Order: sequence, then C-alpha cells, then structure tokens
Amino acid sequence: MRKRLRRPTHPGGILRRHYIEPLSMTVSGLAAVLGVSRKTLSEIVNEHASITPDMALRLSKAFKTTPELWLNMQRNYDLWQAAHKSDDWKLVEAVAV
Amino acid sequence: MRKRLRRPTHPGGILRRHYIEPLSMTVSGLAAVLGVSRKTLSEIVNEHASITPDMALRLSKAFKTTPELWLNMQRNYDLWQAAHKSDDWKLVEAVAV
DNA sequence: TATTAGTGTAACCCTTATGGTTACAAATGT
DNA sequence: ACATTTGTAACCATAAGGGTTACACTAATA
Repeated sequence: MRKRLRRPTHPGGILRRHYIEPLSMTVSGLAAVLGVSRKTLSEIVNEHASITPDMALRLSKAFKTTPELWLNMQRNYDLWQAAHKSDDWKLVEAVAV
Repeated sequence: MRKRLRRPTHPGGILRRHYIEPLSMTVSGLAAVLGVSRKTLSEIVNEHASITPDMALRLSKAFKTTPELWLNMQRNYDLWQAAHKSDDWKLVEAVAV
C-alpha cells in the first residue's frame, strides 16, 4: 500500500472540472436535476462539503457511474485529512498475534 | 455492477467476530490499545456506530490492515442504508450527453 | 459464595456535520 | 442595461461523534 503524499483531489473538484464544465452545465441546473438545493451542490463543487452516500447515489444516476466512484474519492480525501489532522493514531501499537 | 440484495455486514460485527473473539481480546482491552473510550468501541462492535476515518487508521495500526479495508466495509454498509432509506434518489434522471 | 472483571447502554456534555431557506453582492452573458 | 448565475453569509433544525460517569447484568474466579 503506497502512502499518498499529496492531498487527494476533492471529489467536488472532479465533479466541477470533469462533469459540469465539459457538459456546459450550471451549478443551479445540476442541483435541480439532482433534486438538492443549489447551496448544497455549490458547497460540494467548491470543496467545502462532502459527498454523502445519498449524494453519491444521485450523482451515479445523473452521470451513469457507480456511487462507489464518488464515495471512494471522498474516502481517500477524508482519510488523508484524518491522517494529517493528528498524530494520535500513530501511537497505536500492533496487537500481538 | 451487481446490486447488493442483503444488508452488508456492519464492520463492527466483523471486528468482533474476526478479530476480538479469535484473539480472546476484551472490548475494554482493545479500546485501551486503540486509545479510545470503551463506549466508543462498544457502540461500534454492537453495530450502533460507524467506523470513522480516524478509527480506521487506529484499527489498521492495531491489526496491520489497511484503513481502506474498514472504510470500504463502512461505505458498503452506509450505501445500502442510504439506498433503502428513501427512494428520492431514484427519481434523478440521467444527464443528456 | 462472595467478589471481581467485563459489558451494554443511559444520561449528559460539547463540537461538528448536513441540508434547507432567504438574501445579497459580485461576476458573467446577451 | 438587464438577466442569469454564483458564492456565501445568516439562520434553523436535526443528527453524528466522542468523552465521562453511573448502573445493572453476566461470567469467571478466589
């Protein structure tokens, strides 16, 4: 397992650059398609909020992807953040087998 | 992508049956090793709380696994719950390409 | 049998997350 | 010049996460 050195891209950034912009969609328009408020989607694409399981399901329907695609990106992002927020977890010793 | 028919096993159940019990550990003991409260771990192994990124890092150190192992189990569980909690997301239409 | 260790969980605290509405200033497009 | 789009603040409500203390219950053991 390679350790990730740089902060993984936030899934909101991917959503914006790889989906919204290439398709010339608006944030407002996509929010309507997804059935969520404009604020909720705006915070995601500006990388201030997370992809929740419910949002992953909506995105998977809208863009014919798997919900896992979005949740894995979010997981990688969250994991990196947790690993760098504190060093506490590094003090955990391996359990003797 | 196969659709999961039954609720995926909660990672807390796996932790209890595949790690704690085979190693004859106690919940209290493992909580101490992990550096979290007994309550926090107890709620997880009784499937009343989630594996957070921080907890996944601690478990990965204790049991020499990847943190992704635990987070993927949690993701599958959460995704199944979200998909069955409401049908709203099913109303989302695919975006025209 | 009396005692101890381990457990599940309630009650309580505090902090953070999620998502909605409304409103407004700034930017962009026609 | 006007309309659309945007980011985000302010505000609300609900839920999640984790800690402490306390208590009743179970299981093992001196």
